[in-house]
Amino acid sequence: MSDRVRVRFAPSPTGDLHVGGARTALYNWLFARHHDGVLILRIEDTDVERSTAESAEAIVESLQWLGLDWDEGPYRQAERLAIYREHAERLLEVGKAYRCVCTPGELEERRKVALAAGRSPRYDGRCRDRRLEPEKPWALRLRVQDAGVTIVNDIIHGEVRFDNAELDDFILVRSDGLPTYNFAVVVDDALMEVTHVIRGDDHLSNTPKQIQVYRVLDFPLPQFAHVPMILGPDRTRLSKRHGATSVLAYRDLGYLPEALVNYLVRLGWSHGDQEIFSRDELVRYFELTRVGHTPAVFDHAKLDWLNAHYLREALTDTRLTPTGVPATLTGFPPTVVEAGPKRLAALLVEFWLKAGVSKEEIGAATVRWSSLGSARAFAEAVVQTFGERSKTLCELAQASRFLFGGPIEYDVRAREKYLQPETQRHLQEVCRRIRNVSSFDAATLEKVYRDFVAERGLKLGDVAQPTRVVLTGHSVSPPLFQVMELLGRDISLERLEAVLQQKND
RNA sequence: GGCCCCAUCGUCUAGCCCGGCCUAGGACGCCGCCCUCUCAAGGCGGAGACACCGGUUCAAAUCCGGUUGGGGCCA
Repeated sequence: MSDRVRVRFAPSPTGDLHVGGARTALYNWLFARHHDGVLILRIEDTDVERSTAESAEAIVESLQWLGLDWDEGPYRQAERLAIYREHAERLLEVGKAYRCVCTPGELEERRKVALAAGRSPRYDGRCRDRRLEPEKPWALRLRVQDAGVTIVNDIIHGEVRFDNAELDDFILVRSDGLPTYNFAVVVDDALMEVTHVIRGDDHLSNTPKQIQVYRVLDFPLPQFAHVPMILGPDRTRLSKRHGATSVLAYRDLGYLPEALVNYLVRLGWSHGDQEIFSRDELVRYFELTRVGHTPAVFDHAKLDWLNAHYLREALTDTRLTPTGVPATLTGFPPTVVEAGPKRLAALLVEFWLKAGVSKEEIGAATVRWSSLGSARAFAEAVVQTFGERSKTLCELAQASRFLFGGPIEYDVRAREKYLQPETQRHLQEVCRRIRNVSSFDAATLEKVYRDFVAERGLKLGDVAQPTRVVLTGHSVSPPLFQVMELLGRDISLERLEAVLQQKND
């Protein structure tokens, strides 16, 4: 057996992959790649009640979107039941485990009684030495070593000691024949020759039990690394109550995978003062000993900052030609087949559609902008002027909605503030001048405006702001002349004239 | 209830293992100024933390004990 690093990510398919699980997957992936090891994906679906195929698919989709590829699997525990049975029988034969015929109801009852009497609610071991034959439904229990201590040597937490007296004879196989988590996980990790078990520290308390299973099965112990949990703002375990938690939800909100990855990796891990990491750097720098022991609160504001950063970076990304470059060469997740503004443009079209902009509207806006343009090219132009001021693609799609025809919503306060009678005459004149400019592009328009304000001794803002409000509905937008170019001559004039018309009435 | 984990600015963290270089550093967010057609971005500046108590030591954010608080597992 080689000493190559082998790690696994073993999610339960009981819901979408949430950010905590994603971070665990990421740490496993980084550890594997850093050590040139193997990452195994294993779906822990023995809980038939709660596991669904859709969840398993969503997990795979999430990992792919994040760009976390695996080398083996996905294995499914539901397909490995014969293997667990085989090892269970082995333990039964040698007397390391025994049949227990206590029913869940009885156990629950005794647990309550024990609790009421102030005793700890452990299994009392009444079937331990009965050598029962399998005539009644039975569960398989481990005959635990109850003297001494079990030491978990954790890479992140150091030595953690558990008194074996605290352990009871826990169940390995339920009466329905399904293995429990603590049994299946050990059999799988051992058989798959996992060298490092990297998982959430909610599993730390289960580890001494699992170590007993390793011992009794005569399997070598892996190394353990229990990473602290991710909490919500109220410092309880992050859950749906705290808003979006699933990876796919962040994708649909317009976050880039590299932003989420960068955010997640820094939640608990650090490399000096560095905040922004490329994928290569992550693989190069990552080490488990640099993972902290403190649970971390998920902070949307910082994720937003990172996303805005990566959005801006994508705008100026000239590392590659846009299409057909193998993702492995780009440092992007494999799902990213285009780089730079073209990539964002393709995404933006999807977000427009989702925001309720029709294909026809996009087509019409494209034609107004340039008779030769394609929707993609138009979207790319929009990305260029809106991208650097958006936190997410969703926000970008929303902020650029006024580019499409039809009535726009006017911010009442902006209108009041900037559309006063004296500005009206300015707008009228500006309107006249831009109607016949030879080319309706940003540079030409800016010159028209600057000449005009120079003549009248005005400041550019005196006329730019009113124009902005008329064209966009708000006092805030990307640079006005770029906006006008995107809007095109017809719509620009249409909106200006409509407002001037109203004021005259 | 028992056991386990954790504890530095609001948040993520550096520093802690190997005490002095810490007047506790960086980042997000927040506030102010500059730049500027608005907004962003960028630049500059600001407010902001070693949970508490005790011990060890010439010296403790750093080592030890306890308390409190939070999280997790048993369920």
